[in-house]
Amino acid sequence: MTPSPAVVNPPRRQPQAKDDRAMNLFSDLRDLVVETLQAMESDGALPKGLDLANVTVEPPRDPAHGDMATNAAMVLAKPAGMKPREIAEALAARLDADGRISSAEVAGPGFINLRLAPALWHGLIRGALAEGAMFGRSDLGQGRRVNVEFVSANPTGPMHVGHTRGAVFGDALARLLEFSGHDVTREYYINDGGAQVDVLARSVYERYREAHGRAPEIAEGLYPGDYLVPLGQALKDRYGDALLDRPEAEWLEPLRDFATSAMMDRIRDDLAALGVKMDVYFSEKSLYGTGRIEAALDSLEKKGLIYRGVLEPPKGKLAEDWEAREQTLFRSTAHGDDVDRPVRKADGGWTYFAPDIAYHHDKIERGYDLLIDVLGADHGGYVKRMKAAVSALSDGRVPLEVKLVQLVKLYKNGEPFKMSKRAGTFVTLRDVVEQVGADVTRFVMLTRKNDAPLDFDFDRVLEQSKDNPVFYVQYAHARICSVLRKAAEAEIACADAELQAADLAVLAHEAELALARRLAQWPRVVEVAARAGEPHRIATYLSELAAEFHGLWNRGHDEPALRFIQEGDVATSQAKIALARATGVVISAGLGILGVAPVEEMR
RNA sequence: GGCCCCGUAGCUCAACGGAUAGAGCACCGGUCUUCUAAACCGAUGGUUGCAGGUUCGAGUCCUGCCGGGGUCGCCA
Repeated sequence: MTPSPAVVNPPRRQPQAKDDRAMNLFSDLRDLVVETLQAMESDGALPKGLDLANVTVEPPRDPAHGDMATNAAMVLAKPAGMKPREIAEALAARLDADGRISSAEVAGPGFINLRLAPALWHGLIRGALAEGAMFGRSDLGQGRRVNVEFVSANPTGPMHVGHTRGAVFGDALARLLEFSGHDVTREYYINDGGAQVDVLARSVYERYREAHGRAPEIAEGLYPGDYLVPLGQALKDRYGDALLDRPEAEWLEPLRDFATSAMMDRIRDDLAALGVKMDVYFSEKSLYGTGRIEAALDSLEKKGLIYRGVLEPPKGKLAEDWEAREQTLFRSTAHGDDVDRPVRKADGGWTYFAPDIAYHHDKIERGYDLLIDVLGADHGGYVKRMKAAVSALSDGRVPLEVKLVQLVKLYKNGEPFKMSKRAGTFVTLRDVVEQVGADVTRFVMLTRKNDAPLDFDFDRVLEQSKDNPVFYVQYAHARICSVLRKAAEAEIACADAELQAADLAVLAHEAELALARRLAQWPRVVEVAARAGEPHRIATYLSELAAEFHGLWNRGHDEPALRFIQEGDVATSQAKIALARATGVVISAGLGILGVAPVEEMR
């Protein structure tokens, strides 16, 4: 997904003065490289006025290539009219002279591989302990206001597993953006204005009749689910037999309101069980009869984007019942859509698109800098027209980013698990949370990219083995907590303040530095994930971090010097515990972005 | 047919335009009188669907094709 410009490019200049709170070795080193390049410009080693925007400092994939690598020489070779190695040699020599760099070597086509002085790693660990839960936070978003609309399930039934993934993804995305300095509103659009809520009301009416001992007539097209039975009973309690055998006109509206409200209560409860709390529930119905739809369309009309016309029939598709009709159309093609879209049906009523235009109009007027819609993948065909509408309504000022969330494929014991409303094997959000818990549900649903399908095996996600990423990460955290408990028993002072004061120079072993290197990536991982709008990167990173930690832990078997607690050596123990504790801080922060609570022990 | 998403090891999947494409599973071989072995270490495994293009550099960006899924006025 193309990163949204509003997220990527701050409207103001890049701040030169860094936030001291943001302990980010990669941006620190990039600053060093950029300053060095600027110095080279001013003393003639490089031509002046080079664009340094594409200069990056990144972790190399191969640890043999050092701690960090910069592409500066290759990026600048062409504009500077010099050979990459020529620039690289000169830059490497200057970087090598800096106290923070222990070595700078030119490699490959012109990479400069940097090794950092151990003191930087030690500073990083101290910084992580000092910042605690703040470690990795940034002001990337510079307080820009972002509206994340997600779930928005129709209030006609309970939420199922597909909604669950959207809910978890949207909430984690919101947390990720908050962690990165955005001001986020979580919002749910209640589709309570369309024909489907009339169907809901009629379905509930049958359950009401059933509650009076009549046989319910669940006609084709009505919602057959048992979940409506209690609503029928509740209606009987409220209305007695006053609505029995009455014409629909008398009961449709009150039943619609009653049923919608009851369903929304249920949905709110389900979301709460998952740990999702919305800031705003926006009612579609509130757009009707208030002139808001008309106002939004007027706004488009003033821009010359509304007209009466006849659409071409869809090409290549069987369209037996298609007949040409004049409709009121939105000229969405003027804003990148493939065809213009109807906003009024042939019978004069609004299409579903019209209130959606009004809804997004409302969001724009509320002053957001960025709108994000999280939708099911089956709504993919809807993206272009909505982007066109937002672009037209805001005159291109407010970007709309749409995140499509793919299907969840359920498995039980490795066998595909088919859902069927009829067979009663319909899996609801509530079912999932009750069987595996909110934390496991959330983590597993965030291990895959949003636009890739996800396998969810009820048995595997509860397995206590390294095959299960939730367990694996949690186990690392539990081990760290265990170290701290053992240290306390051994009367080693290990409050964060005491650990920060420890002399970390003893942390010099490759396995320890490898873990520190991984910790140093944390702020960078958060930034990359936030820019891409991809919370799964956090989950992937946590698995890698946990693997690094488990690896170090187990090396303690063969090399007692690598154990975190060193018998009879408080100072060394404190240094090693500081490393473990810093790892715990990051795991905890990462799980926090995913909305998962870290565990302190496994039982 | 148009549009959107996906295609990477036998399987499930990672990879911010960077170097020799990485993990886990499966298969093979090691490590518990030990701070939690619910873990770790090692070996095997690749024409990143195909063909072009852009770039110093492409799994990643562009074009075309092949395969899978979704979607296509008067449902939401």
